[in-house]
Amino acid sequence: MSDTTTNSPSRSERYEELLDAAAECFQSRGFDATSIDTVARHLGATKGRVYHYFPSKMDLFNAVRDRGMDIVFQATDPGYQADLPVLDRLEAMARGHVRAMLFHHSFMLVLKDGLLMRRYTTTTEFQKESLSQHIARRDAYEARFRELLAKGLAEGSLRAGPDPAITVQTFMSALNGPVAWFRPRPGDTPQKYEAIVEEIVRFAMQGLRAYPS
Amino acid sequence: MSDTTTNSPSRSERYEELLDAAAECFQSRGFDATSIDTVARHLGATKGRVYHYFPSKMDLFNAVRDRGMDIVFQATDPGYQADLPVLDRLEAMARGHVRAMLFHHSFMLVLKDGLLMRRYTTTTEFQKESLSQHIARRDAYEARFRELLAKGLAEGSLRAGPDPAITVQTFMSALNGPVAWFRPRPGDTPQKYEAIVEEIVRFAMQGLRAYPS
DNA sequence: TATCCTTCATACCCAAGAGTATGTTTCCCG
DNA sequence: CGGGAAACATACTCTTGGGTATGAAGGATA
Repeated sequence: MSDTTTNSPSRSERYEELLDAAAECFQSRGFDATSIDTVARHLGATKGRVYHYFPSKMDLFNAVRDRGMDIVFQATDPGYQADLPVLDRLEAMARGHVRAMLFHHSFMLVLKDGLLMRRYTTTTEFQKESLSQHIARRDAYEARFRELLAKGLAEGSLRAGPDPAITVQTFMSALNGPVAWFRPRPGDTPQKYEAIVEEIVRFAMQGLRAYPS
Repeated sequence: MSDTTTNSPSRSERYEELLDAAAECFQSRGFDATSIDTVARHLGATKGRVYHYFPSKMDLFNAVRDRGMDIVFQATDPGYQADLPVLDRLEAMARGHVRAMLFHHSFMLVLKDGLLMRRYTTTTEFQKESLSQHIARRDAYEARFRELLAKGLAEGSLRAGPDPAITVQTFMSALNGPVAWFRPRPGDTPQKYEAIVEEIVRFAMQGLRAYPS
């Protein structure tokens, strides 16, 4: 107890601090406009601290992006694994996905940026590997939604156009909406968040459901 | 007829060439990663040409962004002005919006980038003015959708959650979907485009429609 | 034909920022 | 308590790219 703080933070805590700060900066200013000094200043530190944990700016960004992917996977996995009717599983996944969009907004914005393929100057071999792995994970994630939609189509409980891939994309676009228009505000209540979640999920599920025309 | 071309291009034609090239570059690499030299090289020219038409990179970007806004307004205006039931007007607007997303994909991507508020280093007074005007136009654009939704709610033909603003946002997110996942391909046919349009519009309208639960 | 003016190309300047090299402090371990 | 490694801070290098200053070529006009 040499410091004013209770105890010195562990390495992994420091790592998390850095990830959070980086997510915040990348989210608000974008990749290029965010300098390493910006991230460091966000922590009251300097470049040395950042480069002590990450070999390059690109690797830092990739770490944030990968963390974002972890989050959506974990948020939707219970729904996907659930032993329920297809339609309920899909709705649970949708709900988890939208919740992640709201509660981990910074990481989700970075995740979206990472998927929108600009800035593909993968210099290192490690980065190239990291990228292709990320693409694979994104495909696997979308495949879960496609799988459930296909099951629902087979059952007759769901409906899609001639090309179900487009339907899934549109479905997920609706779920991803908050990334574009939502900003967390100081006075936000959990109730407000849940109201947003429910409305988006309702909209998206209704777009998918089979109705007598 | 001194050249191989029929005649020397007019000033406005040159301007359009520049806008198109800039839209293409900004779309594929993003704002920061696109250098003025990149845009120039895209035209087989050098910086001199670009700076002859635009005072700065930011102004060039803004011009592309504003053009994008022009496009969506023109694409949806007939539907908005039409003398039809609210639901049909909204569907016509949606159809025009999605068509714009596909047929002017580059400009639409830049438009979305411009709305996602990064890079707000508006140095010039002119740029600050340009930005606030653009925000106003975006608000006016979204207001048209909100207006028709409100009319539909009053009629009972449409349905929304407790906060209709969220419903509109989700509706438009679905329409904007192609910005994220669509890439024009060499072999694309108009039929393919129309199929995408119809499916997205169907999905989005169904999410909005009032159904007996 | 002399002279602008337009329309660019070339050459240059300069700041910002990604890395790097090297201190410096603190903590741990023997 | 001494030595080393972790965890940074400081001070530098060097490239990239926005912007500018200037030149050059072609057309229009008098």
